[in-house]
Amino acid sequence: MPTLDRIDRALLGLLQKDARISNKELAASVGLAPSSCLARVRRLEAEGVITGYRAELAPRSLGLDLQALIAVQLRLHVGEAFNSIGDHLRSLPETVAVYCLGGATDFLVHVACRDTEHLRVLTIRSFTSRPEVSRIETSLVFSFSRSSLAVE
Amino acid sequence: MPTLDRIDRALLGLLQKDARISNKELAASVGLAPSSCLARVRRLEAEGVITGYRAELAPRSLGLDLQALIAVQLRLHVGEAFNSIGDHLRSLPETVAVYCLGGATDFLVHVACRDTEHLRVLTIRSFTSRPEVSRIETSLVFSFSRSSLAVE
DNA sequence: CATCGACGCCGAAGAATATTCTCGAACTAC
DNA sequence: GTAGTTCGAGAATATTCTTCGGCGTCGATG
Repeated sequence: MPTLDRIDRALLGLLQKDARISNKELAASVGLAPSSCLARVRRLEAEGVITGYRAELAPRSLGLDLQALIAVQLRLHVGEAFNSIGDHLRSLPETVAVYCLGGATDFLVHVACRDTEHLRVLTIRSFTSRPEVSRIETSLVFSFSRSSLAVE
Repeated sequence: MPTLDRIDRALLGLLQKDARISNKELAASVGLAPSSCLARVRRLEAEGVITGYRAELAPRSLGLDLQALIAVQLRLHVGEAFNSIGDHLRSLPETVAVYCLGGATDFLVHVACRDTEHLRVLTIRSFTSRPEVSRIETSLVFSFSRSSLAVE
């Protein structure tokens, strides 16, 4: 388990805000030479602290004007069905995120659709028609915002 | 409203997978010269299709071993309270994401905590003690995974 | 207290990349 | 046709990345 010092945390904070920042600027921001900074970032990647770098897109720009959260309740909670339905949900092109939960709801799936018709077809074809699924409940997402993880 | 051609979509797909890919490699992958590729990416940024580049971190590495979804139901649905509580929730250091929803639940907040005690204190101090909040329901997150947006 | 080794940082240099600029081809509209 | 527009290629320059050797610090050890 890696121990993170003050500089590591500063790097993580900066890279969360802008993953495309140049190594030179990153180094200057934390007060290191570029070479030392690069070694730190490489180490954080190798240790699995940084799991990837992702561009964030505006769903609207892709014609996905409607977002929803679909709460899924399963019929059987045997392990195999649990995994297979999880994989299925994650593999849907409309899926933005999948939560596997404890409690009454087994999965919560964040999806992005073009319109209500698209959402309707999606819920039927990819959710309720699956034999493992007992019941779903769909909620409209009015707004969605992601935050950086606190690194302090 | 920008119209995205096949090359734009390829670029978006690649940048979603790895935001730190070099412009040269990006250009080669879509069959453009680096200069043309860079112009495309700049345009996608300027048009707001790409909203940012983020490093993804493993919460575990930061000592955040416990994730939860907190469903929030408000007492009053007057506009001002709605915005202020939303800003409050988004500003919490434990917050990973905030959904503003239609339906019985007004907000759904994804939080990352160190342990159950941290979560307990968080729910009391930052949720139930707020006057706008009528009721909350906390669900444990067993696993969480994010997907790329479909760009086709 | 001297020595050793490990660790982390710095700085320099060559390699690779980003960025800018200009040019030309393809297309459109008149 | 011709002017205007868009978009990509290529070259030249500026910037950055990446590696490598060396240095200082720190702790352990004899």
